[in-house]
Amino acid sequence: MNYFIETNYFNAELTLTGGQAFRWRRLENDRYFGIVGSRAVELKREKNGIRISDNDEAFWNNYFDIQTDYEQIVQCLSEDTTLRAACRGADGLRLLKQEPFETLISFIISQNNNIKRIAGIIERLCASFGEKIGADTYAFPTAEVLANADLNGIGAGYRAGYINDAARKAQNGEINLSALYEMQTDEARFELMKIKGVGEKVADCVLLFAYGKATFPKDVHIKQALREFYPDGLPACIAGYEGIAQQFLFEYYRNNRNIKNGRK
DNA sequence: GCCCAGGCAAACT
DNA sequence: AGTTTGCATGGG
Repeated sequence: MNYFIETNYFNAELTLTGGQAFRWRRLENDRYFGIVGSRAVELKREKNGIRISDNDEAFWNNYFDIQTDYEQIVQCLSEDTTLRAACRGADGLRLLKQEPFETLISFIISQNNNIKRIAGIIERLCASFGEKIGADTYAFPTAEVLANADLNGIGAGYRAGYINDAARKAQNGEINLSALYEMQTDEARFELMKIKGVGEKVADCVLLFAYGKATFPKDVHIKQALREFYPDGLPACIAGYEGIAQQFLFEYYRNNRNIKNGRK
């Protein structure tokens, strides 16, 4: 009834609550509760791995990108001074591979918004339109339901219409989210940007967190971070690891900026 | 009150 | 084709 994933490289707090996914909550004793698609699970970081209350090994190996050797990647990225610091500051950070529709809607909601409020909107969206899978637990809603859902009342603000548009296009075949796996990154991005409310940034987040496609460094859209750290171009050691490098730099920049601004 | 938050679309030069 | 502005909402 549960599954132990062997890995020494996993920081639950950073990976689950750092802004890739929005449905994980920290419980007592380093446990986490999360809803992934229509699975509600509890997770605990243990000595040499992750204990999770669901035994679908293939699913979780994919979700946590287990076949990727992050320690080796960190070693490569550490050739660059800034990236070495960024890797040290975000030790155990992995890239999740999430379900495309849920990721798309989540990052539409994320625009001009903060993680706490994003999570709240998503919970209300799920409670209102998702299938009930447990006491007070709801799956992420389907595109069919969201296509014509009245989204007033979940606090999404001006993003409500964007959610409807994305759901409609995913539902009526204008965009086939499953087909994006096989596409070139640029082509997949072009498809996503047909949706109202999806620009380069949202598209890139979806490409990265659902499809594992990194557009960086070609499409430089981690705005300030790259300008500040690499005004003269990117270090060669990033090649092949654009996605994780991007996420490390994002964390690093966010930390530094928060410290500078006196936030936590 | 003010500013910001993993931006984007529309309206401007 | 680049730059500015309005947008809903809640937390710090």
